[in-house]
Amino acid sequence: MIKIGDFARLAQVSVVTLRHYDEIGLLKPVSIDRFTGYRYYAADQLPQLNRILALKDLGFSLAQIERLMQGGVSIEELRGMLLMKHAQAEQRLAEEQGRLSRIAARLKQIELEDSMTPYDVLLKTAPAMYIASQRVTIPTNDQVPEYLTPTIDAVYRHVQNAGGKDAGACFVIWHQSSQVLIDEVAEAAVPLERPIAPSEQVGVYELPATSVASTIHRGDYAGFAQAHAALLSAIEANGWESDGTYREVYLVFDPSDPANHVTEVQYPLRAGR
Amino acid sequence: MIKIGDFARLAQVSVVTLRHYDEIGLLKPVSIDRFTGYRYYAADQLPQLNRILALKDLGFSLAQIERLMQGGVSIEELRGMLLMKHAQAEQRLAEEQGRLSRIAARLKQIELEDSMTPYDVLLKTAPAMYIASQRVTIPTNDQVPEYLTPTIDAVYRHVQNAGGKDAGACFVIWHQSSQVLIDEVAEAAVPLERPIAPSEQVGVYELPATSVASTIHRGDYAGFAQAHAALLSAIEANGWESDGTYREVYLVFDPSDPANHVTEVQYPLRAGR
DNA sequence: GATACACCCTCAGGCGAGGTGAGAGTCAAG
DNA sequence: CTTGACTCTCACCTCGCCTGAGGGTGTATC
Repeated sequence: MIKIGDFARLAQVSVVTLRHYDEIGLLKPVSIDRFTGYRYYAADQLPQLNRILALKDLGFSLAQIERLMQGGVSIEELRGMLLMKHAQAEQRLAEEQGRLSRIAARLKQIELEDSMTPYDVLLKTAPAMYIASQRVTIPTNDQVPEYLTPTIDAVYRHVQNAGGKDAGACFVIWHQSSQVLIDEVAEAAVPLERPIAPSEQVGVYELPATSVASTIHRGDYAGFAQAHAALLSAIEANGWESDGTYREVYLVFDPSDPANHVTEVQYPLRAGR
Repeated sequence: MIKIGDFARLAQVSVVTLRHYDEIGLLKPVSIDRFTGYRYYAADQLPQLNRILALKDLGFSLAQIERLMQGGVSIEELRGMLLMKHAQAEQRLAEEQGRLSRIAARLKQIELEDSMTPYDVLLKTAPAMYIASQRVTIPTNDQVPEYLTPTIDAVYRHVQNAGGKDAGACFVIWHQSSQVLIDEVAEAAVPLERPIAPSEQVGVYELPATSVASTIHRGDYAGFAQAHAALLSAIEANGWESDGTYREVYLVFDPSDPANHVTEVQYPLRAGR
C-alpha cells in the first residue's frame, strides 16, 4: 500500500494529478481509508499510470485514455485512432514550422527597419462563393480608375437587373503580378448570395475556396506598394507560393474621402498551403 | 459604423470572439448604443484586429498583445519577446516531431504484433541525486542474485553506519549493454537525502540529472528481455541514443513473492534529448 | 504527553480563449 | 404588422490540471 505522495514521486507526477485521475475515474486507488479518506495505491498500478502517461504523450485526451484502458476498444479502432493522431500531429507540426518561420521573418524585419511594419500579413481562407464578374484590360496604370469604376458599376447593374443580391464587398482579381503596369487584365467581381443568369459581358461562376496571404491597407491607392512588398516578403519568408494573381477587396469605399478607404489585398496561394 | 456580425465576417472571426475582446479591453468598438447596447465598429479597426490576429498566430497571449498594441513596449523588448517565442516554437516543434515518431512507432508495432505491448516507454528525467554506491563484477548472468544482494546490503549498512538516510528506491547501474552477460559490472546504488562520508568500498557522489527512456516491469526477472526489447525499439524509433549503460530501479521488492516485484528499467540517453 | 512537521483530506475558485444556450430586445424588409 | 435575421446580457461549460483555505493524520522528537 503506497500513500499518494510516494506514488506521485515514483511516477513523477503531482499529487494533484493523481487526485484528479481518481475524481474522473481514470485511476482509482485500490483502497481508500473509510475514516481518514487517505488514498492508498498498489505497486501494480504503476504500470497503469505509466500507460496513461504514455498515451497522454501521444496526444490522447483523458477521456479517450479511459476508454482505451477499459479495453472497450478493438485493435482496428485503436489503429484508426492512432492514424488520426498521426495526422493531427503532422498538422500541428506543419503549423509549428510555419509559426517558426513567421517569427523569424518578424525578427529579420525588425533588424532591417527597427520598427513594426504597419502591415500584418495573415494566412486565411477565402471561402468559395458565386461571383458575377467582368474583365477589362487597362492600358496603363494611371488609367485604372477610369477603366475600373465603370466596369464595377456595370457588374452591379447586371446583378440588380438579374434580381441577384450581393453578398459582401466587391473586389478585383488582377490576373498578373503587381509588377506589371501596362495592359493589366482586371476582373471586377461581386460576390452573390445565389448564382444568377450571366449576360454577354458579365460572367457568373463559382470561385473556389483558396488559401490567401492577406493584409489590410488604409487610405488611398498611393501607398499600395508597401502592402504588396509586405505580402511578397511574407510569402517568401514562409515558403508559400503565389499563384501569380492577386485580389483587392474593397471593404470600405468612401468616394468623398479616399483616406477612409479600407482595402484588403490578397495573394492566392498554390495548394498545399 | 459596422455591426458586430458584419465586422466578424470581414475579419473571419466569430462574434463571440469580438465580444470577448471587448470584455477584456483588447479591442473596444468605437461606439456602443446607449439604449440597445449594440456594438459598432469602425472600418479602421480592421487593421487593428488584423494585427491582433497576426500576433496571436505568432503565439502571443491576448494579455501580451494588449501591451504590444498599447505601445508600451520598446523595440528592444519586442525583439526579446520574439526571440523567446522563437525558442518556444522551436521546442514545441521538437516535441511535435517526437510525438509524431512515437505515434508512428506505435502503429508499426501494432502491425507487427496485432496488440498493445504491455510495455509503455516514457521519456522522463532522472533527477540529480546523491548516491552511495559500490561496484561489483559478476562473472556469469545466473550469478547475479548471489553477487548483487550482498552488495546492496553492504551499501545500506554503510548508509546506516554513516548516519545517512535513503531517499527513495535503491537501484543498480549496469555499466554495459544488456546483451553482455559475462563479467558484468554492476553498481549498486542507494539515493541519499544528504551526502555522507564514503568508505573504502562504498563511494558517495552526485549522480547528475539525465534524460532516460523508462518502462516498468512487473514480476520476476525472467521476463526482463521483453522490457529491454521494448526500450531498445522505442529508442531506435525516436532517434534517441543510449549512453551504453542502463539502470534497474527496484520500486517494490517483495522477497516473499517475486511476482510482486515492480522494477523500472531506465536507459539514460545522450544529451540533446 | 506535548509539540513539531510532514502528510493527507475536501471544497471552492482560477487559468486561457473562447463556445453554448436561454431569454429577451432590435432592425429592416415585405 | 409580422417575419426572420441580428443583437444583447447572463450564466455555465471546456480541459487538465494548480492554488489556497481550513482542518485532520501519522510519526518522530523533546
